Amino acid sequence: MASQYSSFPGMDDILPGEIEKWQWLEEKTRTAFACWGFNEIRTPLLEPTELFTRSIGETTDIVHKEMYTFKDRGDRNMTLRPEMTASVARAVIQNGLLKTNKFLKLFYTGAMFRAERPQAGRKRQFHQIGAELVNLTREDDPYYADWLIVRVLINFLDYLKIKNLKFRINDLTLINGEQAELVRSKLRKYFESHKSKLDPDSVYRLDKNVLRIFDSKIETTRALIRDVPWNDIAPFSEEFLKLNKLLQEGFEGNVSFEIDRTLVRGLDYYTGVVFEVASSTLGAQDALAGGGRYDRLYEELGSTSTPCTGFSIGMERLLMVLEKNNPTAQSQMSTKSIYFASIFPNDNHAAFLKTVGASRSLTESGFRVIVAEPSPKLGDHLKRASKLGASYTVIRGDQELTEKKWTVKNMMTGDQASIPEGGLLNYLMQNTKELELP
RNA sequence: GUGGCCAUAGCUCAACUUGGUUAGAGCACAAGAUUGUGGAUCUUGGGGUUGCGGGUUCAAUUCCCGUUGGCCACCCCA
Repeated sequence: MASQYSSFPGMDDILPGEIEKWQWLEEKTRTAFACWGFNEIRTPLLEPTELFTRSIGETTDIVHKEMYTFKDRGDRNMTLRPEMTASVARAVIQNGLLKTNKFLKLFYTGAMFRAERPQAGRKRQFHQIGAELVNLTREDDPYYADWLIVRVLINFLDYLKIKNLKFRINDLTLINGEQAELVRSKLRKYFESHKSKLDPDSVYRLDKNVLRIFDSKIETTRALIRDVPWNDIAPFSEEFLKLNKLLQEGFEGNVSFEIDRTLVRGLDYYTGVVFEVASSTLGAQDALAGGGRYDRLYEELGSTSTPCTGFSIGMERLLMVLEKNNPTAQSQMSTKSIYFASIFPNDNHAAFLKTVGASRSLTESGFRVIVAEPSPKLGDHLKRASKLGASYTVIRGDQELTEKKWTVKNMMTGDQASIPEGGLLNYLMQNTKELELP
């Protein structure tokens, strides 16, 4: 507390005790995306500022008031990435990945930066899990990629056993596509004709960006939004309705489905189907994941036309939901937690190294291992082992050293066994089997 | 960027309303009762410039102002 330096607002340390949850989530992420055939990609935290102004959109809030932008000593304009999609596109173009692959399935996890006022579920340095489908198209099914990306997202959240999710979907093809200007002017005209019922913020948005009116939380404005004559302004296509039917049928009970015409995402590059997943267990910042189709981004960045879709998930928010929703999910870890107690004299370094060697082979087999510093007091070791929630304690002292054995103590029952060197892994595998959840 | 609430030990909080000797408790930490057998109990101990700066006062953790930070909401988004 009396520390001279502290981290910047909204940029938190992740400490031991908390980090295990992150590692657990990252592991699950790798497994889940591998199953769908996605490959991981990592890109730099810093990118040319213009990459984001061009892709996300000059007038969006993210670009004009939330980016960390500065010049380096070579006078280059650099920005800490506020999101990942533009970086992935840049990397794909720069490395010519589409020249050797017809399409790409990519996923990532990493830190993003936005200079917003911190709040529940909102940090300045935050972390996302995301996926992008690049150039994946099917002639017979123009919405195939949209279907797939949503399936991957819902499947992933289901894999983590997250409950009570609200899925919303919309189609921006007309709103952001070729006829964007026409649609927007129709919308403007509609709201203009009811100007007296609009709140002041929305009157301002009328000229600046009509679509942002949909964000309003004022009831009179919301009533107007509900009555927008969508069939005249931007009717849905047959294919989009078919996609919805297909998606809805695949959802299980814990995800609700809703078509939401007011779902207008804040990044300019979206051109088609967009979607969002919200959780009621979060606070005001309830969006857990969001994404959609962006078919013009690659052209915007100087490459050839490349249809894409993707999503990103807020890791902090995901962990918050997991905590409330599924507190037992991460507890599997402790059932395979092994404490190593070395009770030979402090100066027996060779014996200690042997302990570390044994702990490595256990770690490689998926055990969570705690190696304590050597101390002759077994009582202290056992006290710590039980405090740290170890299911087994492996004891090694002068007796074991001369007999070339490990003493293994079951912390639940108190039973002890003497295991020959080399038989430790097998013994623990056998005995922790039943503890594992299916 | 705007607004509301808050700031005391590593953590959770007392004491502040009505200013008054060395700012307390629980948890956690350390040592011992117990030199190779844990979770309990008991004893003891370490730990604080009361976020920071200024003002009022004989006297400020307490009252006032500023500042920094935190939480929550707006805004926006994951």
